[in-house]
Amino acid sequence: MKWDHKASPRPTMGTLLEPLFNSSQLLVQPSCYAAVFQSFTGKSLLKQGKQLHAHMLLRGLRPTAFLAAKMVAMYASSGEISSASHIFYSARDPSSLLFNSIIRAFSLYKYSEETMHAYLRMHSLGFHGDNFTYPFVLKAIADLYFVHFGKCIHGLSMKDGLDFDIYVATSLIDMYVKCGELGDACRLFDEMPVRDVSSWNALISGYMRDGAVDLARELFNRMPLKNIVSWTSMISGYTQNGLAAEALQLFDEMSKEDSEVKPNWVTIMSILPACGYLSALEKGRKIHSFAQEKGLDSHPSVQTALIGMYAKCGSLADAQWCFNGIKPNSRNLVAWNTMITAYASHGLGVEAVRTFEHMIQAGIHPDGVTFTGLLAGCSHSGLVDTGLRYFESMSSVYSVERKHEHYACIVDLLGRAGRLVEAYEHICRMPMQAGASVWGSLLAAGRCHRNLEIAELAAKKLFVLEPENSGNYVLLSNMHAEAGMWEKVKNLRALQKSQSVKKNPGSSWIEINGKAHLFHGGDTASHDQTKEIYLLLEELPGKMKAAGYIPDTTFALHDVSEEEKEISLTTHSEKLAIAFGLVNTSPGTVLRVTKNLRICGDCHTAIKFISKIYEREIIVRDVNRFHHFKEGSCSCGDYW
DNA sequence: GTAGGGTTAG
Repeated sequence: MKWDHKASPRPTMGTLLEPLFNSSQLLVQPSCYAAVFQSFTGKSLLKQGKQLHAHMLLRGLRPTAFLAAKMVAMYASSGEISSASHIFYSARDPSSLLFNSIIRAFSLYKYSEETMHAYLRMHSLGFHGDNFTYPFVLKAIADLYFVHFGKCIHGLSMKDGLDFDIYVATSLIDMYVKCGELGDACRLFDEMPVRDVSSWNALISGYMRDGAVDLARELFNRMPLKNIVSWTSMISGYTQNGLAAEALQLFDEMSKEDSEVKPNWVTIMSILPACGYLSALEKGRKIHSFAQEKGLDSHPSVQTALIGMYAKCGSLADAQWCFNGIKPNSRNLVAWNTMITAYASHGLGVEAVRTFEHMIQAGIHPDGVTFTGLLAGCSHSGLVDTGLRYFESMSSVYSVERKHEHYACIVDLLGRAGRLVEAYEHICRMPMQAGASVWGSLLAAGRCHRNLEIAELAAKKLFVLEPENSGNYVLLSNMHAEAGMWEKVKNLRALQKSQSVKKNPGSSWIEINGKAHLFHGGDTASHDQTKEIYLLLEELPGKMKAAGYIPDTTFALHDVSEEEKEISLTTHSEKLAIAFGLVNTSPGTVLRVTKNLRICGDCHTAIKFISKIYEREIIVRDVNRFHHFKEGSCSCGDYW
């Protein structure tokens, strides 16, 4: 008989049996319980499952190993792992099936230590693992990063003759990949007599993690059959390796009408960061509406990725809109973290704090990422004492471990506020070795407050920790120049040369009508409209003076940021991109520019004037944060 | 049952 779905939803065995179990008269054959437990899968039937469990206890029945396995699976299917665990540990004589059930339950819910413990007990009682045991155990090993253990398990699976079972072998590849043992993963893949799509996918993911993008692509091209995971792995791999354009190309290819494999919600979630990386707002919007059309936008993770994309593309309003669109009880930790970080990067510390408090009220427990966002927000808005209080509360209230990145935030927070000595004292009191980000914060603070002593101290550490970072040399060199210490400038140049530090060329881009236009500092001939751009830039100083600009000669002479010295200030890449935007958009259009380095001081001043003179809102994203220029001022309060 | 995933300081 066919069930008429329109008339009413098809009852499951569980819903049919519910009334029977509510009547205590009913006596069931003990052998029936297992089948009934098996039918009570999923959260919606948990209540019935519990009733049946109680019913059984009332009758004084002790579950057999077989029945216990079914009960474990029942509780696991609704995430009640503690109940499942309780049944497992109180079973008298366990069976392979019971071990497999609990191992699956623990592993799927990431109780990785418990998974290992259950497996070890299974092993010590003399049970052999089968092709249902190993994949879950290996997942736990990968999660715990127990390579050594993983190799033992590989050996054991070999003894059981399962190491080339398609599921076990693929899980082994995945385990090796996740533990950073790509060599072992490759060897196993080569030796496998039969592979399936998943085996290829596991190895592609391994190459991508290792940064071997081309080898991953080769596998992708060579594999006999590609499925949605293959495509999505390539896309996320490209994105994570900074190859956003390649990711977008693959995404477009699979989004075509005639494509055999179509994007699903994971694909959408994986491609959005590529738009964020490129600040490709138009492209991001297109993918958003594509997802809406295909009904792929309702998943909380997609909505979270949308928040991040819009925030990175400079549209905080859209980010907020997406956040508000997530059902309150679906707003998980990552969604909150993304929103808090979005506010922080746009310099809205008060909003970041407010969002954090809402999160706490909503009963979500913060983690380390929450606090990096929150503290960065406080720092960007000068909320020094608030930030310090939250830093304190991390251990005293929320028991979240204070890690290196949090110390970097605190040094930044104090440093920006001019409390340089306190910042340095914090570094001295750190429970771990201070790394580049901490000293980098201190160097920036020293520069901001023209404290040469502190800056030199920080730079000295940085020259050891990251000798290849040209920004540090430039920053200190500029300070020496400002102070007229030409001898030191010369020495620093020599040091930089001896370390063979490559200059990091500055570049900026702007998206107009969905097309990105890239500019390098000093570009003179790469665009059709070079003439118009330069014309606009040449008349700028005059207009700026008329608008009240008083040139600061020391600043203009020496503060050229990381952009090459020989490139004149007027042709810094961010200025070129903005000029291009002014020429090619109608009056009043918001300009969004992205720069690969920190925005330079002179450009910052100039853009403030441009926003006033041309009556434009200009949003610049630099390596660290966003600057919203409007009516002659910037959201960062000239503090960055 | 195995493979793909959104948030992280200067």
